[in-house]
Amino acid sequence: MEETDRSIVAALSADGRMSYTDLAEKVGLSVSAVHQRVRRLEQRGVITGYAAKVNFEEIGLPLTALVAIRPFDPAQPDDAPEKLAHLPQIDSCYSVAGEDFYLLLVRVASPSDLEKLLQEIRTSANVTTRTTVVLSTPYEQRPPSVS
Amino acid sequence: MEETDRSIVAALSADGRMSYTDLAEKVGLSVSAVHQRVRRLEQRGVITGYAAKVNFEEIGLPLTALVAIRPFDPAQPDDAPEKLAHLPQIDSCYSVAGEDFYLLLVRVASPSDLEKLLQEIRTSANVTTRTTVVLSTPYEQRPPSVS
DNA sequence: ACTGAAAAGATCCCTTT
DNA sequence: AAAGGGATCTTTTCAGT
Repeated sequence: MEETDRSIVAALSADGRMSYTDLAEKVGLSVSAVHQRVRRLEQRGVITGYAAKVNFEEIGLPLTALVAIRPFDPAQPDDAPEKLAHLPQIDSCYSVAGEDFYLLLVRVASPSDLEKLLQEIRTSANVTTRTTVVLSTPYEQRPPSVS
Repeated sequence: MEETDRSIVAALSADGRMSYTDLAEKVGLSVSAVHQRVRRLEQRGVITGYAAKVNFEEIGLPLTALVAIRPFDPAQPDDAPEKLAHLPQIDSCYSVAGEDFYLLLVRVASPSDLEKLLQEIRTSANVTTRTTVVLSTPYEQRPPSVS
């Protein structure tokens, strides 16, 4: 990827609602040129969407946890991500190297909701779980270093 | 938090660039009422910002890893997050319960960049590291279930 | 690919209910 | 708290380079 596109991606990663006017000034192009480039970045799948960043404590999801999962029966077909996709408490699903198969980042309202979620995860995907509770989040989802 | 604010947060989590016109229609309020509510959500720190979602492979950061860290000397003051904040490869930092002290989500261009980053993490914060490489990401940063 | 300009649309502030 | 109105700014498209 090229220099101007990189600075566009960097700027929109830091402020996803920045206007094309401001973006144009920032990257040193006309508004219509920047607009065209952003559209291309979206079409090429470099920019896949835009999201508000929220304070999860404030929206009633103060408990974050990392759930490592392993199939109960390693001989079974492994389609845990699809089987778990319907659970809205799951923020992210990573397929990982190492002893575990997947790592899930989950957000819930309370320990008892975490307990229910873990049961749902185990029965939905026929897996065992090992859960690490997040105590605090010094920082999260920082804009990438697109340099 | 109240019903209308919740649907505003849900809508902007799913599409952070949605116009106030569309948002107003979605939540059944006038444009000015929605605008006022969004500003209040921002001021109260419920919405903390907006970000473009990017395809990290496309922007030259195809390697994601989870790095568990522990102080080399547990008697030393523990300020690893601040000591590591300057490293732009670190996307997120979670303080966790369990054997490890912090979990970092990092994104780099290559295995050799991961190696360099791990060295920097160890020397910057005087910690040991245990790294789990992400092989693929079935899904990530899904909008929260604000219901 | 970029620019400039013009029309359409959105934002933002202020007043009223 | 919400709605309406209107000035201002932004988005979007298009002709020209």
